[in-house]
This record gives sequence, structure tokens and C-alpha cells, in this order.
Amino acid sequence: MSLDNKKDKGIQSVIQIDRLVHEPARMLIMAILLSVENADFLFLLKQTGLTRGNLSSHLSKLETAGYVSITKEFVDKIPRTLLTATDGGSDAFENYRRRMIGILENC
Amino acid sequence: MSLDNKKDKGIQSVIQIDRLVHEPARMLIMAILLSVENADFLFLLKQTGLTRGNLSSHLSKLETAGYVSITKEFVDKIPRTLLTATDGGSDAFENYRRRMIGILENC
DNA sequence: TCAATTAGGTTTGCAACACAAACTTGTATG
DNA sequence: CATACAAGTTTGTGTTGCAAACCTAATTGA
Repeated sequence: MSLDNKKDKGIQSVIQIDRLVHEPARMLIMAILLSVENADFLFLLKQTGLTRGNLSSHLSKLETAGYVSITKEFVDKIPRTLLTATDGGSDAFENYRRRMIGILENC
Repeated sequence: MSLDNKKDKGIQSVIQIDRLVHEPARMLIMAILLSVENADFLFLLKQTGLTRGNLSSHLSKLETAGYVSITKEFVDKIPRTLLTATDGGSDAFENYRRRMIGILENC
């Protein structure tokens, strides 16, 4: 009856999960960025299936949080937006993953 | 370089995850309901640490979705709101858990 | 006896968010 | 040059999560 055992103590902490990573669209973006060497806007657009506007605003939020760095360059006069996960972003994602798996495996 | 391997095909599906369960407060509510015989409003209030209003509105959403059934009774003239996870709710939660673990374990 | 308090929830109000449509800026093409 | 296209960004909108305010009924106390 009591919820004071290890199993249940864990799940309470789901309330404090990192919501920036928790949002599915951003979780996907981070996972992709961490799995490839380099990614640009169009690559992410294809891989995620998000609309351009949506992708753009999620990237801005991740940048503001310091999880992703955005670099703009020109290749043959065509703009190219390069996205990279920062160390902080990598840590945040790994923490999220670990905690979330821990929580879900004990329900 | 390509993302067409098993690992990455999985994560794309995070976009279609069940958002009703994905919300931390509701995930917690469902997990608690599935782990105890019976729970009333006040018990959930204590266990979750949510405010009354917040708990109430999350429960309404879960009820609307058919994940939780809400029964009101009176005990010594005091109202008591009984919450139970439905079979559908139990299935939804289990599916969420399985899919989410699968996704997170392959990043 | 009847104001004030407490208990158990619900409704309302609001800031933040996710999303897509519309816009912007710049390049190629007819 | 104007028309279309490409690469993003900004704007607009409906939805959400949250807590404050509210409601209803029971209890207390003066």
C-alpha cells in the first residue's frame, strides 16, 4: 500500500524531467544530432518530417538553452545552416535518457 | 551517415507517441493508479505533489480519454472521489512504456 | 445561532507552447 | 525584369499546464 519503496520513489521524479528534451520533436532533433557528424537544416527537415517553421523554432529553443549551436555559412551563395549538439546538450540528452529509462523500467 | 538502420528508424516514431501519457504529471498519475488497489483524490494529491486544480484537470483529461474512471461516493457525509485505471488506460500506459523504452534504449 | 474555518474538488484566467501559414531575403530562370 | 524557387524566420492561433479563485457542504467556536 505504501509507495515508499524504491520502485515508486523513482517515478515521482518524472515531474522534474527536462521538458526541453522531453518534447518529442526536440528529442528527435537531439537524437539525430548526436548520431551524425554534421547536420544542416535541410537534412534535419527530411529526417524529422517537421515543417520548416516548426523545426526552426525548436532549434531556436535548443540554441537558447545551450543544447545546440547554430552556424550559418554560405556555400556557392546558398545559405547553409549547420547544427551541432553542444557538450551541454549531449549531457542533457544523456541524463534525460538515463532517468527516463530508469523511471519507465520500474513501473 | 545514412539513418536508415534499425537504430534510427525507431526514434522517428517518437513523434507519434501518446501525448496523454507522455505528460509527466499524467504519467505519474497512471503509474500510481496501476500500482495500487484503490486510490482516492487525496491519496493522489499527496503522492503526486500536484495542486488540487492541476490534479483535477489532469484526471478529467484521463477520464475523457477513457484511461481512468472516476467514481464519487460519500463516506460519513464526506465526498470521496475514487480513481481507477481502466483496461484501456492500462494498455495505453503499457504501450507507451514499451515504445518509449525501445526508443530511448536505441539512441 | 450564525459567522468563520476547513475539506474536497472544480472552474477560470493566464502565460507558454507546438504547430503551420504567411512573410522575408536572396538566387536562379524564362 | 518578373516569376518562380530555396532557405529560413516571424506571426497568428488553438491548446496546454498550472495555480488562483471559486463553489459547496460540513465543522467549529463565540
